[in-house]
Amino acid sequence: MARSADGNSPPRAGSRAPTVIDVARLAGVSKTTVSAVIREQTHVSAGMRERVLEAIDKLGYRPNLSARSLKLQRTDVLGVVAGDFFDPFSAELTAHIERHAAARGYRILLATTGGDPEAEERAVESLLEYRAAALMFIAFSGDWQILRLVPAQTPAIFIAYRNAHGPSIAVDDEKGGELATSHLVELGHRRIAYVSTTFAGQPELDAARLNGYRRALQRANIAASDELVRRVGRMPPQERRRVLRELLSGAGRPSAAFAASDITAVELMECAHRLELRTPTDLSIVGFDDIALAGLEMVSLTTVAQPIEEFARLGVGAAIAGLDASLPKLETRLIEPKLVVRRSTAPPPERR
Amino acid sequence: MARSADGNSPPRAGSRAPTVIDVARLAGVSKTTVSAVIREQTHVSAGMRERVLEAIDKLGYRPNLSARSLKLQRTDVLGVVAGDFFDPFSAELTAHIERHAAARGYRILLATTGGDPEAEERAVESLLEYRAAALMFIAFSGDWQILRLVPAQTPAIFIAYRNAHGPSIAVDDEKGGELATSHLVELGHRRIAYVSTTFAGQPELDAARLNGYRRALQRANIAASDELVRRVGRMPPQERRRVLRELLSGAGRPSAAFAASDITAVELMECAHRLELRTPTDLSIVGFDDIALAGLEMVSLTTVAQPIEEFARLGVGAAIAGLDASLPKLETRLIEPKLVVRRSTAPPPERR
DNA sequence: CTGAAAGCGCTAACAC
DNA sequence: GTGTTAGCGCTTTCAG
Repeated sequence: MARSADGNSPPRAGSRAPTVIDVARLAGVSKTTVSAVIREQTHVSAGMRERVLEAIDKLGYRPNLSARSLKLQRTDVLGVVAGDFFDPFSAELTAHIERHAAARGYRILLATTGGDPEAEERAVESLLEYRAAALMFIAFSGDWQILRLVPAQTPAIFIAYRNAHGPSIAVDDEKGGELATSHLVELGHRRIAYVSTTFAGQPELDAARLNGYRRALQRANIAASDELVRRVGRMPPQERRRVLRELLSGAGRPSAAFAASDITAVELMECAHRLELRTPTDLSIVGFDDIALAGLEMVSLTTVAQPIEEFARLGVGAAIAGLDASLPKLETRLIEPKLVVRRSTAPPPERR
Repeated sequence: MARSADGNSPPRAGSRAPTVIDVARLAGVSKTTVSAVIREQTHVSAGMRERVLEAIDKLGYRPNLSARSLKLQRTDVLGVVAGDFFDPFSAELTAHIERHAAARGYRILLATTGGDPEAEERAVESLLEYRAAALMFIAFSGDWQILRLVPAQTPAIFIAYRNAHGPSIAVDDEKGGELATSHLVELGHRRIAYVSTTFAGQPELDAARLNGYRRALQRANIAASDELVRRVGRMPPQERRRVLRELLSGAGRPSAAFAASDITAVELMECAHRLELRTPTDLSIVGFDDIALAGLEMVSLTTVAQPIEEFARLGVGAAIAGLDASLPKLETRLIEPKLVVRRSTAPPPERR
């Protein structure tokens, strides 16, 4: 549908955008024919098609998608609900989603919530007013009531957040938590902290990774009390730093920590740095996500990788597949997490 | 327009979404009245309003924005054209734009280009088919032909990219380049490299920062040849690393470098790291943007700050103001850049 | 292979 | 203060 920029005279201000009727008149055909040409139907003779395309080019005609949506009773818009883009994980994921959606003929309507349930409700409402074909949650407040707003025929997919209320594309979070913690155990750590992720209103996600953490500890015969477990979700940064500082201070401080997101792991590193604890000499750290930041030489964070690109591809695929009522109902896809070992983890001091 | 989730029975699958007519029938009024209530018009009696709201709640009615747009001949959608979100600068900017847009009643339709001019044309075309009220470019390929696609009445704002072809919200890039380079000069550096930004198809932006760089060198009586200037835009990562490695190797290598974006500065740091050059001992580095990453203790990058949040606020404001034809034509807003000194810069070895 | 006409859901004159 | 009606631009039967 791309046209050469040469043919069309620059649209004059004030003049309304041309419609199928204008094109039809100029080409000397009916609007039906124009419509057929636009939608690349076959039953139009080559000559007609040529004349129509010429008229389209001349007028700089562009189909009005509002009109099309109204008539068709569906849109080619995918609604993405994100928290914010300060966590590169969401940002990268969204960019990939947009790319895959565009490749399949869909557009992205974006709504951010900042993690606030009220903003989230407004976001969903807004997306639904636009009759988004499907919703993709890449962040979620944990307030399931919001899903009641979504019509049954509108697929709502959760990315990177497995839960009991809707289909999701995610890694096995429990296994991921176990992978991370076992790695630390195998290095010889006994005092291992768990710091939960930024958006902590997501009980299932938290629970899964925490379970993995506990299971790994139990298997190593380490008492899995909650003494070294911290939650820093939805706190102002200052408060968050206070909690982390407290965790890393004092005699009983951990020799290693597992953070439920890379961005939190980095925050922890920062905090350790300020307390003059070196990574990994004084504190080993494992993250979750494997964002680009984690791979930097300066950071070199051991982490549990989530395949962002694959999440996007599968997510968009599931959203679009969900549109087809004849297809079987969407199912949760569970992907194997992978541990990526870098330089933020090492044996504890007493083992060296 | 938010309704309690309680009142409405969960919409059944297959049942079409309720319309103003359904609401009108249930409330025993005409659709005009319903429409008036939705749009919070004043000339409706309290009793009517109450009945209508009740019916809306009961049916789970939600206005169809496609229909409204078609009728009104305008949308409340802002089109954002981004490159990708691997540079957190774009990601953070987009998130802020969405927030400001939402606060002013606008939604964000997102299109990413990956820096590819053809994808950019498709992106713009797609946004225009949706009749986006305005376009905001937060990345641009440099192919001005694309602007000819945009109807005169559709504002197109460039963020962080001042240019001669359209209104923009940006810092004074030349001054920024000068600030960065002068800082290095004042520390005693004589061999200072300039590495241009990722999206190098933007001649004006590049030129401005480069000019600032040259001016600072000239003022210090340092020959400003292009021997230490490199462009790494639109290259595969591998190629980019090769160029950077070459720049930092050999006898004539610089003692300091100014990179046109933080993300490039970090790449440079990585490269230096691998060559066993320490920052800032062996190589001082200044970036541009002041993304969150730059502020990390582990990175601590001296940089020229661009006020991302302000860009978003002003950009959305300008886009919306541009919709009002009675207002004066949009003008470029130029903001003062600020140097943020951190630990990636120090005097060169010979000065210590 | 092409054209005429109905109608998607909404808003805004205009009548009452 | 409320109702009637036309029409935004498009797609899609259904005739020809």
